[in-house]
Amino acid sequence: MKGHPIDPATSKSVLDKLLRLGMFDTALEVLDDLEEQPGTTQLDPKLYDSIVVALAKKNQLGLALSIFQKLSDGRGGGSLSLGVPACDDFLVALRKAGVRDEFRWVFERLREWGIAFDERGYNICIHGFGCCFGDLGLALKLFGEMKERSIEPSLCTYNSMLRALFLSGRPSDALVVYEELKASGHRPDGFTYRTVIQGCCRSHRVDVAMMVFDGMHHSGVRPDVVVYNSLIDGLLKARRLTEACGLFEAMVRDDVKASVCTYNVLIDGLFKNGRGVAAYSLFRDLKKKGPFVDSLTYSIVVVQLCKVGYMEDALELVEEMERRGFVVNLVTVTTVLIGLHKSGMWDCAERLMRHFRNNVVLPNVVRWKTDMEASIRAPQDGSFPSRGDLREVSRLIDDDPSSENATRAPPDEWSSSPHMDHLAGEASEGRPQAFIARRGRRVADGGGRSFDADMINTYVSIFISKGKLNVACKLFEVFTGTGSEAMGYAYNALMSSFVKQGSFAEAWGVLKHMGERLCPADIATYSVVVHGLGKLGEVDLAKAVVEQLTKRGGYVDVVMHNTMIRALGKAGRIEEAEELLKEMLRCGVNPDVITFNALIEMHAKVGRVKEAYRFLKLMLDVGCSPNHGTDAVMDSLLMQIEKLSVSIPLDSRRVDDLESNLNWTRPTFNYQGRVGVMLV
DNA sequence: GTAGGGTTAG
Repeated sequence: MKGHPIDPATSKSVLDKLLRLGMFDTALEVLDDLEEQPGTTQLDPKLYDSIVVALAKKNQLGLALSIFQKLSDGRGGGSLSLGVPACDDFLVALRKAGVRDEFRWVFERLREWGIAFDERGYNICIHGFGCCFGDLGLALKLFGEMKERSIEPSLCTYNSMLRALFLSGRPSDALVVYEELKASGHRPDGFTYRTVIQGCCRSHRVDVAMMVFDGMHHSGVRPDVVVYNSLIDGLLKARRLTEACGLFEAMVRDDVKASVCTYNVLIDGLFKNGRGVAAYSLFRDLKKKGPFVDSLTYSIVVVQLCKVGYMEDALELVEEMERRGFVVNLVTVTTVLIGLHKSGMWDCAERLMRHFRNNVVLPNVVRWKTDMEASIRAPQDGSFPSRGDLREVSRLIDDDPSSENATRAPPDEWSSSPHMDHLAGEASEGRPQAFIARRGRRVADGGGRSFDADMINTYVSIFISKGKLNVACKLFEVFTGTGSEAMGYAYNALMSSFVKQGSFAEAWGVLKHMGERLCPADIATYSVVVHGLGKLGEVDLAKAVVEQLTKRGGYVDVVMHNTMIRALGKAGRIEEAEELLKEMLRCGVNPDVITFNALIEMHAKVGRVKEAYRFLKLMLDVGCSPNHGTDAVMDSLLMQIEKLSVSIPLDSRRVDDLESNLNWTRPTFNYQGRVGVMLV
């Protein structure tokens, strides 16, 4: 290449072609030659645009970044060549590649250089920071800046902001913005509806989601399969099986084709609503039909089998998975390993591991195991877990960064959403979020950079399940040092182990650590904190945490309600527990067998046999199957009945009153298929 | 496919 100067006039076309051919290195050599050619003081700025964009679009982000770096080093602010549209495309490519640090770095350089974004540019950044990289503060700030610069936000801007609010666990704010948006004359489109419906379902506002869904019908925007899936899943998670099945039927009537995901949602939901037989037979039929199952379907069923201790069947299914070429991922492996350990079948772990011979998992498992054992043997520095105390919980309660209760902005007739403007007005970037509405980040499939974090999660879980908490802690310490991300799950696993052991201080240490170092606490973490407080008898504090969570727009799920109800019962505060039950029903959260057991038990314990009996009757009337816990609770109830020699049944008016508020339903999902033999 | 999309398992 050297010594053969290329005419700068044709350079662009030559470079274009080289890039299109995928000859990136050659293209960059040509660029070097061009730059070194005597007489060339400055190449056409557009040349750099096309190179950076072409490289970015071909996923050569490293090369694109290096050119960008060169521009920033060599030419500096004033003579920067990159044009605004190219910047936008470059940012989009970085966002799609999911490289947060690089995205932010480029964004910051562009700002330093005084590049002024247009509406498209703002939208890209708002979406990137708000929806993909978890910086709601910056997204809000950019939104405010648009207004300052008289750039009118479009529906697209609002859609991104809505999503960002939902993802940051601020559904109440999002819903205010949504209402204002509608009133301002914007017509919500498919993006808007999906964002709001998903956000509502995820924050367990299923009723709101259904209302929005109705609105969608009226406005003539056709719901797609994703909207249906989200709604069906939301209903099933709220234990509203009948409505979920009804919606599935409506979907079929509307000619929206069910996807594999729809079936996965249904299978999982049927299992979780006590319809194991229907779920299993649906699974078997789908398998026979062909392309209606994927590895996640298998995983869902395997997880359920493990939960009820059908380890032999779970193992067989994993083997079938392997045979059929479905990837057995770490979620499945971890669940099975933990299940085996719980059932005292730890020896079978070897059998499981044999099946990963051709899988990406095994070599990595082995490698990491060796590395980890070495790390654990090495002397440790730093201390973990740090001890916390209850004052810090109080601090958590006092520190309310959310503006859920903030006063509304005065009406502004020019604005589509005064509330949005208000939020933007008090934005501060990089502020840690209270919690996120999603679970801790889920492990990705094997391979790539994220793999180490996955392995930590797996191993921490396994060690915990083997009761080797100290090893799990060491592991945790070692790997926080390496700066791995995506460890929310490991955190929660560690937390709940501590709490189960009664080591609340340690759990609190983990939570603190988590807030400082990695991802924000999620709902599960709060759940663990509440559990811990309840166990310590700190009922009022636990109550305060739950209230705080509600205020921040967090959803108090059935588990947390149960925890609170049990804690109140244990403290003998029965009236408050019943009050909470009513509150639960008001929020559309259905009590489950755990709730009922707790209610029966607390009454039986203090000799309130009639009340205990009522709850037992209600539970059965409503179609909630008793479990071994109920059995134990009934023993103590019977003892009390004999001791007090009271006669039952009794007047059950109060119970009827409650029953009308329950969403429990008899089975209606009459799936016509062969009935499986398991999980009756 | 002009900027906005993502449901399901521990």
